[in-house]
Amino acid sequence: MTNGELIAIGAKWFESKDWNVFDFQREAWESYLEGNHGLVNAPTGSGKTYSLVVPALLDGLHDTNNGLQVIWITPIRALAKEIANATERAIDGLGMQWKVGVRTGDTSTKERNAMKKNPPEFLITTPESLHLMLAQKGYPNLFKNLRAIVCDEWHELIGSKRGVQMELALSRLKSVSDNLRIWGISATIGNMEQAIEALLGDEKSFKLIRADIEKAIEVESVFPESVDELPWAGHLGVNLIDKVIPIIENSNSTLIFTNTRSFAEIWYQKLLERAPQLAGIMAMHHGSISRELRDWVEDQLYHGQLKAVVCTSSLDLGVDFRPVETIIQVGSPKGVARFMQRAGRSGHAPGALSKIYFVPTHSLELIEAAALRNAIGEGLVEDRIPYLRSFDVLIQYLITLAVSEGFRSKDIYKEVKSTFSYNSISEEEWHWLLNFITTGGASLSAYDEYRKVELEDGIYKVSDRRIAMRHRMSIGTIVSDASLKVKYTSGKYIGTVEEYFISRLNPGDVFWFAGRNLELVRIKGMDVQVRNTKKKAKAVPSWQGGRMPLSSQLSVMLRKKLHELTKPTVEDPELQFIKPLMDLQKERSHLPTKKEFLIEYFKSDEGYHVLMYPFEGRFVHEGMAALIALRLSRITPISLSIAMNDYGFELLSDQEIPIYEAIETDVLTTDDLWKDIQAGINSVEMGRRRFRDIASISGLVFKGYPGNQIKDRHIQSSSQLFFDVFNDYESDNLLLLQAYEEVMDFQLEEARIRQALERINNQKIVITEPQKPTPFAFPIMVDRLREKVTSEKLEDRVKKMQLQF
DNA sequence: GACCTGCTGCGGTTTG
Repeated sequence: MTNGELIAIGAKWFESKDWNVFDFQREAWESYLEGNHGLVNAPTGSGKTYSLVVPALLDGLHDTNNGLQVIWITPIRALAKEIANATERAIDGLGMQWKVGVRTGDTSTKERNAMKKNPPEFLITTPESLHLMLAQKGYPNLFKNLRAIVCDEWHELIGSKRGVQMELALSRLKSVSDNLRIWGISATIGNMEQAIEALLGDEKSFKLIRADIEKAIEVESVFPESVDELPWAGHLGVNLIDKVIPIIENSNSTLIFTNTRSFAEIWYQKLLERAPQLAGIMAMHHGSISRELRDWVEDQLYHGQLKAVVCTSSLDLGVDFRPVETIIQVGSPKGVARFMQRAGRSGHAPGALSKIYFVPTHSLELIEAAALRNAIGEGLVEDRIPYLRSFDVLIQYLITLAVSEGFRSKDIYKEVKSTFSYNSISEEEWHWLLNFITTGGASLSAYDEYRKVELEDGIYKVSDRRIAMRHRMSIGTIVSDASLKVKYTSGKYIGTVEEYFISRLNPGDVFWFAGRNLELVRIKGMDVQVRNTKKKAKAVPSWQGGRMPLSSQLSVMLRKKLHELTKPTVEDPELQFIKPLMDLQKERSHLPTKKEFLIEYFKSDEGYHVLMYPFEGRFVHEGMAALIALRLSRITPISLSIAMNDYGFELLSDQEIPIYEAIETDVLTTDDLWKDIQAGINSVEMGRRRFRDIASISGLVFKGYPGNQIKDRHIQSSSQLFFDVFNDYESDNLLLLQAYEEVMDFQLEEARIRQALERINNQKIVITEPQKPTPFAFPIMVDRLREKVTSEKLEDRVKKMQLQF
């Protein structure tokens, strides 16, 4: 049968299912059937899944009983079943005999065993489950006839350690099966080429297939009657609730995205108060609500039973199967891709218009809305930077291989070195790793517990069953925080809260969670027992979570919009709306053009304030503020407290700050940047915090058995112990060095600090002395979080640094 | 005069 005929069959199937066959789909089939590796880049909702399901099936049309043929990787467990159903329909349509299997965490032992004996031809699984399969004896036999592996939603994995884990699994599978094709499916990211490199490692020949489908997105901001009604600071945004209700009313289904779980709770509550008619047809969805409740919400949404769902990014994904009519984003999404992803949940058909309403929570956020629209128009999307040299993930992987078949150093070294992530690994580092897994390394060699792997006849393997079992139980790179389970006294599980929240409450107190008033009955072990009550809640839980700074792409656009605001006329309705406020900024201080950098210096009851506005996101500002504080302290001993937000930062002191002198002496120079940042921040503490995940992923600390988790405080303290031991006695420990590197790369974004300083050094510095706090300054002063740095300590650090260099 | 920030994802039930 010729290629053309095969494609005709696929096309026929597509047509019968009312699918248009796009050029990119046809291109993907052809390229796949020619035997290439590749990556399909297409927007969600364009049928990108089918662009690879179909050729994978066509390829095996006349192949019977060769065992496992295709592995389909999905990052989301819940999507596996959806894909399985779609694939089964396709198999029926083609009249094939293939079996489809799903192997995730909720596959029963019985099903797993059945699959092991009699594997399906088409297996859908997650990166973690794939590694669990690599941890099983006999895996080479299972995978030996594998023809293709497809990584769906590759853009979701690439910027995380899960992506690294995927790279490692691929490096193994490439050797185990002779004719493996590797394909990825990805939404658009800024660094598409790098995404392919990370997927394929040293494989140099591949196809990148881009869908030529334009996604039209319309951004409409929700305005109050006048600019005065918008607060200068704050993040909740409920004062616009009366403008939001009609939008919900006028649509059949609406998703309301908030940036935090507690805001989702608050918005849900306030919406019910203001629009009681929504009771019963509105729901809430976020990551601390039990899976069962969330499944119910998703199901109701799917069947058109819900008019509105208030949610966090927990509803970002799973897009292909749950379309809705209207999207509302409350507060800045902080990144272009995230905003587009959410917008794409409406108008969910190729070519259809996606519309997203933006609800500002404070006035300056309107500039971000204009920036987002502009970025979308210009096709500006964030990069997802692959993790490099994550030794914690590699250690886990080596033990995985040692648990199942065992491995030979030479073979696996070669494979690992062929990946994008570990391309630069040296033989010396490799031997350090082997030594670490066999002896525990220099610091831990006295403890049997860390001699996990043995070397026997040139093969590294784990023989202790207990070590093997513990290892299998901790495969994966997602380290979750310990939390308490909220349950009704009947035992029904509702979701999780954090210990510090519940510790503030007493039995009888009422809190609002999962959209209900719950009375605290008692705390029993790790369970919080509650009952429903009509009493009004006095507290809403908040959860500690990742902080998402303004992305660099959005920063660029934001600065562009600020520059536009210095011109007499502006186009975006948001900018027009906010113009009076910007006039006030100009009146009290200055409105910088793109050639200027604004510094404000003034005295208040609190002391002397210096404010700078790089508009680069809070992480960059954190590092910059620490850097400048250190350099100021070299001019004069001074106590400074630091505050920042995504727009700028503040240095506050009870004595005068020599800012003019500092500028003259180049306080913003990039010379000695790395040294000064290191000296200015508490890098040991930051590294120690970062080490918690590394200790867990590398298997240094055991998180406990399911349902019997070790307390978070215990994990925290033992990982700190490891960190301190390594820091004091084993400074060349690769896991320790990794912690410091992660701080610089991800916490402080050193590269961005450097770029920002270079930009500022080409700008004209404008220092104003406003009489009153300005619209720019106010939100930073409100958000102030003081990190007292005493001059003595700084002096010590400077001394220490001088000794070091 | 203006103020309730902090997401998501997976996996695993032994031994005494």
